[in-house]
Amino acid sequence: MSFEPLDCHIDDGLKSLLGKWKIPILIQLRAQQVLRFSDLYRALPGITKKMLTQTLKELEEDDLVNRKVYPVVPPKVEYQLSAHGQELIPTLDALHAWGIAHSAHLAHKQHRHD
Amino acid sequence: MSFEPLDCHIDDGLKSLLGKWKIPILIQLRAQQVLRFSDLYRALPGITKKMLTQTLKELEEDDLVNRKVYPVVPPKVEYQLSAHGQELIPTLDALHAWGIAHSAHLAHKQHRHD
DNA sequence: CGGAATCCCTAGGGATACTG
DNA sequence: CAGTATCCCTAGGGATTCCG
Repeated sequence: MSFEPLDCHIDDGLKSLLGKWKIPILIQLRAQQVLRFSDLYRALPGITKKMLTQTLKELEEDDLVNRKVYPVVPPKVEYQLSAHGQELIPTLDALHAWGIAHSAHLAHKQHRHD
Repeated sequence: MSFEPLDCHIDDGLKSLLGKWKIPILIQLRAQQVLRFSDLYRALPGITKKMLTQTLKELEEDDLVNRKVYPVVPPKVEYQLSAHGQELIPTLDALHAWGIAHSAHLAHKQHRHD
């Protein structure tokens, strides 16, 4: 692994993770394998359908997520990590574990300053 | 490691990484150990001094980065990952490696569609 | 159920100039 | 060198309504 000071490829790739809901959605899909639109909608308190639709579309365009439509009525659409998206799993796990630990760390700091 | 559908702690901690420049700055600090303000300024093409100042301040408040001021003239200020910030290193490495691979993946896809 | 279409708003961030 | 201080703007999102 190389670390040059001006390694701008980082930012290029990382753009696919930018946005308020990208990582939370990916973490849900990593945890649950396959989720329907409404599953994700419920799993992400605060998201709107518009943002969910839009973010899923972007993730699909970046080849991180696969979308599967069942031609039934009422509609049924499933989302899951694509093959390429699964390469993100170690990263998502690291993010997930650190997020929890860091959240606790901040809470502890906060507590000390009450 | 637990994965509950509504694990909102993720988002809490992850907030500290939100923003256009947080992760790029952290990756620079992970790679170089210690950097001065102007080092970071040069290492991050496109950032403004305002954003650099502001983002470093937020990272410091989240206890991810330490700031060391030398009382000399001209001013000298050094930044490095804090002890707690170093817990992010595995995550940053994962992000860094994936960012490069993903960037290549997208470029390849793009190429095929020319 | 899984969206699409509108309208709307503000805060995140850019550009520039100045300072101890 | 390492920031402040201002002004400014738009695009990323929020809320709501409608649709097959």
